[in-house]
Amino acid sequence: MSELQAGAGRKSERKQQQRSVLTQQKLLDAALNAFSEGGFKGTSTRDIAERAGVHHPLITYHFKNKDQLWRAAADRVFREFNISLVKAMAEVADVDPKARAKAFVRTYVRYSSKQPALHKIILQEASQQSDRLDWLVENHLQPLFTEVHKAILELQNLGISPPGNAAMLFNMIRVTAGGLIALKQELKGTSGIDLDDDAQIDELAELIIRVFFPGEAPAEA
Amino acid sequence: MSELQAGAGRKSERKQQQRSVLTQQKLLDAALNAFSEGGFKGTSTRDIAERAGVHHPLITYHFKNKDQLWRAAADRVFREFNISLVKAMAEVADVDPKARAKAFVRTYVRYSSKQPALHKIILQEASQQSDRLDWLVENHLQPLFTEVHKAILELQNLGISPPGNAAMLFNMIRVTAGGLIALKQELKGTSGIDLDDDAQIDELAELIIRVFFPGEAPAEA
DNA sequence: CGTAAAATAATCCAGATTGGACTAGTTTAT
DNA sequence: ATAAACTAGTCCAATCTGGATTATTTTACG
Repeated sequence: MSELQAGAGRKSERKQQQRSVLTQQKLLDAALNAFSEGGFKGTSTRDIAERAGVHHPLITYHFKNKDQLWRAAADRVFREFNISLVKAMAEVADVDPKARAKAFVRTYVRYSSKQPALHKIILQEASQQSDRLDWLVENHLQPLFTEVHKAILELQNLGISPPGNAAMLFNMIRVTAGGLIALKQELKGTSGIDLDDDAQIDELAELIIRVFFPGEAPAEA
Repeated sequence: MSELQAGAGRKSERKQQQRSVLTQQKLLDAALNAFSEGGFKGTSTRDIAERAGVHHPLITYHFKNKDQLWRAAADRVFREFNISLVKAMAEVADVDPKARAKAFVRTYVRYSSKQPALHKIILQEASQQSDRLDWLVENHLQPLFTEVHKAILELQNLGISPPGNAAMLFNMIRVTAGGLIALKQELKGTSGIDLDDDAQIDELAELIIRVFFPGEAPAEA
């Protein structure tokens, strides 16, 4: 888990250079975008290197191979999201469940807007069975699900969310955010919706809240 | 629009042979699955031919090239869905708006379950700008949107659907069906949901209805 | 400073895959 | 039966694949 970047594997006697970090960042950014657009198979390491403005053998140097690069890129975006989420939820630690749910949705929608790859990477891998999907599920998706699933059940008990399969409900919320943003390009053409506009992103978040958390928060006990 | 298949273009003096039709069907099926899994770029014509159990130069013969094959495959699935939809809606022509909305959702969910490519093909193309996406929007997505958008507005006026951006609401409904099914593989791992099970598909449809059409249909005027 | 390690650049590779062209046969509708 | 429709089987040139190798530059650190 800590060996994702090739450099970290060596018993390095000397510190990693600044420009090296930069190159890795550029490669990770480029890889994330490329993979989320074209999928793993549909993306070549040369595509990625070119996007990053870097010579392609540097991928071998820094990440060993294409697969490790994918893992490093995916790992980074999920970790970053997790940090955002934890921070946002800490800020609403003491408020009622509905307000916490709202905060979750707003955080998720805003992060997905800034980084659509968060959802697109999953979509690409879920289109067929793959080791990478298993890795995603085990390391990032399953933990998040377990956490949020509890919260949904509580919201249903309080009459805030509609009754029914809580797992389905959670995933419905998830795709109304990430899935809609993944369709951004299409929506401009069909529906006149522009999810590159922050105002419309916020509108989406509020709509999700209204639809999935229609009930009122009960008075304090 | 009628020239999608190469054979149709010629001033054919003799009828198309039975086996030819069969070959084309097999290629279209294979192409649809392959493209929706791997995207246009990530899928080779040889992949497709192999899935279809057919020699790959037959693609050139029947569909001219990879691009035309994609169009023919996409066109077929959207037309087929449209036929299903028109038929289903005709059967509920005389009932109240909420019952019609329910019928729409059930039809959409069930079709998407049988043919996940309906949504996946869009997802693949929407991941970046492309001529194929433009073609999809113009020929299939835009017309459907225009139709259903009106219905959503009516449902909102009747207090059946939550207020807010109707275009967004429609697309939210769309992705909760198609988008969740596209994540089928993941959901098995994270959430214990099996959308290959018809019972759970129906459960999904009912949940969508409950969430997006919570209001009661008003009494007949 | 000097210098050794870290990082990058520039080629190179052999193999696979790409979409598509071409020809020679086989089916089949008329 | 015969000509058109269709399929099988080869072939191709171009591109792309992930990765190896070597030479050069940059930088951390004594």
